[in-house]
Amino acid sequence: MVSPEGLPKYERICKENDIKSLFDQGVGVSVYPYRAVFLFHSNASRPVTVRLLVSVSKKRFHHAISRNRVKRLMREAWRRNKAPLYEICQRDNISVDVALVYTATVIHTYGELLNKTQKAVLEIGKWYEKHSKATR
RNA sequence: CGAUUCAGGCAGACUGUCGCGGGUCGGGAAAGCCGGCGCGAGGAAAGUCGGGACAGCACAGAGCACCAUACUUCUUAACAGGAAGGUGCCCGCAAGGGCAACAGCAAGUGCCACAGAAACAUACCGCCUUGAGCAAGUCGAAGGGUAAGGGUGAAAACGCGAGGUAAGAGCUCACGCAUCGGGUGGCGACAUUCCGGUGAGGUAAACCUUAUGGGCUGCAAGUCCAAGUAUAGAGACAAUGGGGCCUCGGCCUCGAACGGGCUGCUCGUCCGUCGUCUCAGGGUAGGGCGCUUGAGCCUGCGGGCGACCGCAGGCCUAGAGAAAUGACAGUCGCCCCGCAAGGGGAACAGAAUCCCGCUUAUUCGCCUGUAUCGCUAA
RNA sequence: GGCCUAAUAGUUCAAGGGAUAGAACGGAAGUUUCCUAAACUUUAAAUCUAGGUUCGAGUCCUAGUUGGGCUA
Repeated sequence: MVSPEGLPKYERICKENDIKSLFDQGVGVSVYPYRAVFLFHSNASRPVTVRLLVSVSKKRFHHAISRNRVKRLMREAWRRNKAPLYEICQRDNISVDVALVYTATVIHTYGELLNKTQKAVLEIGKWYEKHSKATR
């Protein structure tokens, strides 16, 4: 169950334990202006999900309004671009958690972020294809 | 018309598509389901600087310590806030505005570097006087008087003039200044062309004194739920140094040591001490409540110079929780540049328990009214 | 979110309201050596910012800025 263009609550990571396991066991990939950390996991009892966590450091943006602005743009861009990843998960019946950490020090425009997020999604997809073949 | 002053207000609007968080209504057995309706950041939401509400903990009592406040009268739930006023200083041609750590060094103590004789009662130079002495002078050992002058310093005996004197000195007088007491005016701070006394260095953002107030911690407060088990707690049994009693393993009494409580200390006072069993049940992660109806907002009338208060009617206006309030497109409005086509711009900034204040940030922003100054015309 | 706390040379710390802000390590230059090290001599470098109190602030007061800590 994944909404194609929406981003409801169950597609966001909220639990402390989930975040811990994601950052402990997840794989990190750097796609400017992001650092993406993701973890594929399968759970038969629960439906397939593609979940997101966005993070903007207080060190890079001192004001709350700038952090909120960046996070909103990131969520919007993710919402528009997550479809390919969802298709992969649906096909192999596997879930994925993704954390996007914003590493740039300037606020990029929505258009740029749309582009970069697409790249990041494809990167994650590629990684999965490669490793799923290797394990098989 | 231009430049200001003060007071108050605003912080672009609308439409469409996609998306998010609560609420509510309907469908559905139910869901992280579907559909409709309606709501969804600020004047500072910020800093967390005051003050409350609310919550938990603590609380026999006394004293000390500690912290805060500090012109007056009002106002407020309260405040280091606000209003009106007094005093002093500063800015502006003016309308007006700003600042005050505006109680007390005349209660006590401390400090005042360097310089200077002396930094609180002192004689270095100087002035005046007595004049041992012999070289008999414009000499001067030693003593006394003196704060007018010099010099030092941030600061030196109230200032200035006259009288007075050996020389001087509030020593005396006139004028002025400061301060204390009384009178008068004012609720009061205070004012005063009134009367009398006094003349005392500064520093309390030095210790301190006086007056008033103050338990501590903060929604990550706190509380409930299901799962689950460490052992703080409760109950029962049992249990210690001296003395006494007796039915000989219990009771009474006294004292000491250690630890702890009375949210800083002292007095004073209270409690506990080792083991076993049973009951009960901590922390952590998850979820619910706290969580938004409130010292609330709007309108009208009345009271008050005003802050503000009273009455009547109406309204419900974010409530998240790894944390919603977003993206794109278009139209119109505003500001700037430009003859025009057109181009550019729109600040500071994002709720986190809730209020009242303060402070800081904010576009050569905009609107309304008040007053002042300047120019032009009648 | 709430509550505390600090800021002095490049670094770690000193400094009763009183001259030119001190010490150690580090840096630079020199002496010594064939060269380096060690040793010795010399030297540069700082009070977070803005107001105020005071004759005079690193120190006292107010506001701001930037760090650090505690709290589930």
